[in-house]
Amino acid sequence: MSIIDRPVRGSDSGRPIMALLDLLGRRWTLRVIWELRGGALSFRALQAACSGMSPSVLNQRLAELREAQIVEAGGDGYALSARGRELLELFGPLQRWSEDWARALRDG
Amino acid sequence: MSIIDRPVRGSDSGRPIMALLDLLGRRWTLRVIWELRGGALSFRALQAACSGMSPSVLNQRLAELREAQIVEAGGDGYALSARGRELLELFGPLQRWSEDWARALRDG
DNA sequence: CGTATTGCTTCTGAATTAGTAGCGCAACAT
DNA sequence: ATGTTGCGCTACTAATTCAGAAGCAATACG
Repeated sequence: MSIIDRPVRGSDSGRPIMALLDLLGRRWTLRVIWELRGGALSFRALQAACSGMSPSVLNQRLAELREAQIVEAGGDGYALSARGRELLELFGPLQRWSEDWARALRDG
Repeated sequence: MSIIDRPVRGSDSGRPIMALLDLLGRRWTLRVIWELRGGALSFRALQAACSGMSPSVLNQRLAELREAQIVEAGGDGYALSARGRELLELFGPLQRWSEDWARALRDG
């Protein structure tokens, strides 16, 4: 039974986008993907990059992301899979958007 | 003091992308934005769209998203702001991606 | 008046996350 | 062989967050 088949928190289930939004809507998940943008990181490096996130939660997130085949573990630590990199690319424009957003919020 | 200035959970702060990832990485936030893709929804309609999400949490998310000027309240309920719609567009390709992803997870 | 709907608050218990300590393992040095 | 170091990860408790139900105040309608 894969991660997208089982009833997903807050989702009427079945629809992949719901499973995805549920997966990504867990604390640190987006951040972990983001921190892997530059390549593989070890468990502890990843933990440090996420400013000291709890190892228990990190481990849990990594398990979820690995099951979802977005992240994979290799000899050099954890890295985005090919699919994970695709996903990250979709988030790429977020950075530019967030800068405009921040400017607008500051200016009023 | 705006939402992007104050120290943000799990972020070394200051960088807008971190504030954004933190904001979006709260339960239901992505989902709420997603459910508003088709236009304004009333509080209770939004709650129903999110399959019965707690009104307390919905209210909290709406407050956060309104402060972030991603969502705005009008006579016809809650809707994405112009900026919010921009953000949603960035997530658009997610749907297609999620379908490929679901297929891949099912097939192996 | 009575009823209905809406936005939202309040409350309690459940689930999730935070934070710290430390285990078992491997590589390397003494 | 005996530290020492760093690694991935687990175990545990405390704090925070969320779920779920009930219901209030406001508005609208008959």
